[in-house]
Amino acid sequence: MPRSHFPEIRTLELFQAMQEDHFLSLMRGSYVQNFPPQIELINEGDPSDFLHIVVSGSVDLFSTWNGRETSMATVHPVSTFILAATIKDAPYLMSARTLEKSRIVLVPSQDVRAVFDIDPVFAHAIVAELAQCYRSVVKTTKNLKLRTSLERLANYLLRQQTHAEGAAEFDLAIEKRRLASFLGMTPENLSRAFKGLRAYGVEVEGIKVHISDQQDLERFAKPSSLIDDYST
Amino acid sequence: MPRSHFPEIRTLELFQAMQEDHFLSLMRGSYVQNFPPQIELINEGDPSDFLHIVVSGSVDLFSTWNGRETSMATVHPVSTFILAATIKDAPYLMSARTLEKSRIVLVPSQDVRAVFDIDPVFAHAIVAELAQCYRSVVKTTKNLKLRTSLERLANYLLRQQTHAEGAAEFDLAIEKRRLASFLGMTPENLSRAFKGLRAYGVEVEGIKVHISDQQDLERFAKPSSLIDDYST
DNA sequence: CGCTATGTTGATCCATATCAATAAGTGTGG
DNA sequence: CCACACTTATTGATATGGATCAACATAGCG
Repeated sequence: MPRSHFPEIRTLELFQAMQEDHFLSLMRGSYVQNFPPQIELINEGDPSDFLHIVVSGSVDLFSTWNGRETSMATVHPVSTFILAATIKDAPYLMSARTLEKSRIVLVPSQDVRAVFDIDPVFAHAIVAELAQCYRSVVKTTKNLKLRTSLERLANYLLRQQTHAEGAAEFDLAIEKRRLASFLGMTPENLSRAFKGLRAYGVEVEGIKVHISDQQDLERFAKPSSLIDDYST
Repeated sequence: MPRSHFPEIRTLELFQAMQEDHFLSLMRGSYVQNFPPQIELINEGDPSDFLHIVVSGSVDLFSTWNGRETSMATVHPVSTFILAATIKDAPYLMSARTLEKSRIVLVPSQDVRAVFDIDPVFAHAIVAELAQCYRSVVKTTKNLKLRTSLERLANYLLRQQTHAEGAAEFDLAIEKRRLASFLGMTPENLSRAFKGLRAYGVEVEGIKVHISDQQDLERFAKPSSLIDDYST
């Protein structure tokens, strides 16, 4: 793998503090690959041969059952995904596909496990990452079980707004079709939900979202750090 | 804490392989407490001062938002809970209450973190446990998003049956009220769902469940190792 | 520029929640 | 040990959130 990618990968919390020679030995067995959009990188159920790192582009994690499909998360650069399967040496629970032209680093799972066994600092980082991932999914579950789809959308928009440094107008980061799936609803229902939020000052035009009265939307959405905070 | 509890706690995968002196130093700061039923042990949002271990009885993990409440999981002996919050030193995401008279071991979170920092074997076990927890919640999310409530109930029953070594008749492990909440439905809807499963040979009488034709139920439920397996 | 995928809107259907009433347990104190 | 109170479970009637089906509009894209 070209050394040019090392610095940005090194900035990931997962790899930041570990010993240089261990990092290099991880990189030695890895390789970068460029994928066009809509390529399936992973099929759920497959053995977890590689830890994946998105260096550019974006990746959709999704799951299927009995002919149905749902979007579980979107991975943006620079982040890893399917760490848990790699560590447990267990089958992937989610499938992954590129959403756009993407560059992915593949680190052999056995190398990750090997370094994990000998580098306490790396092990420490893995624990932090896994705990983080765990808490994220718990929040997702709470979101699904405790809120209606309208409430989920409202809170999603507030989160996106925070992401956009609180701007009154911002662009949706993902296409509506997948946003609907991510929020656990149909595209038709999402369309109607957007309209339903007009009562709270939300205007949507294509991918442009305008929130005229954040306070008002918050009164409805009732965001909670125990559901909507992705950092803690 | 009385040494009499050490052996059973030691049998937990989390503590099994760690150094004896580290284990003892964890136990030194810990204490056991007996709680009556329906006592709130943890309130979500509180700082995570202790890692909890259920030694006897059982504990319900639940969450609330905007006046609504949902059961997230039931913890049976001997298991730990809220490990992720302990490790991250972050607020609890779930509340916990005893379901019956229960004996709980409380291990100060800072001790857990301290030993975790110096004992690579313990760190290893924590990673395994967290990865496991993460995968469990991912499965829960898939279950919620990809299945109807009737399908979730059918698969839940098949899982319970497996737990009962495949017996055609077994008892429900938790009360229906909380089962409904756990499965993401109302008690009324659960009652009707049980009836709906009669078409697939399921008979329920009080807490007794009888599955006359497992094959038939499986044809409907379509269990998947990527959703219903709690071991991998 | 036209094709194809995505998004919107309306009509309808279905799953699930809610409300209300009753029945069946369960536990407590006399 | 029973009677009472209280919680849990069931059943029916109804409301509603959300899905589905269908038609059309729109926007990317080759």
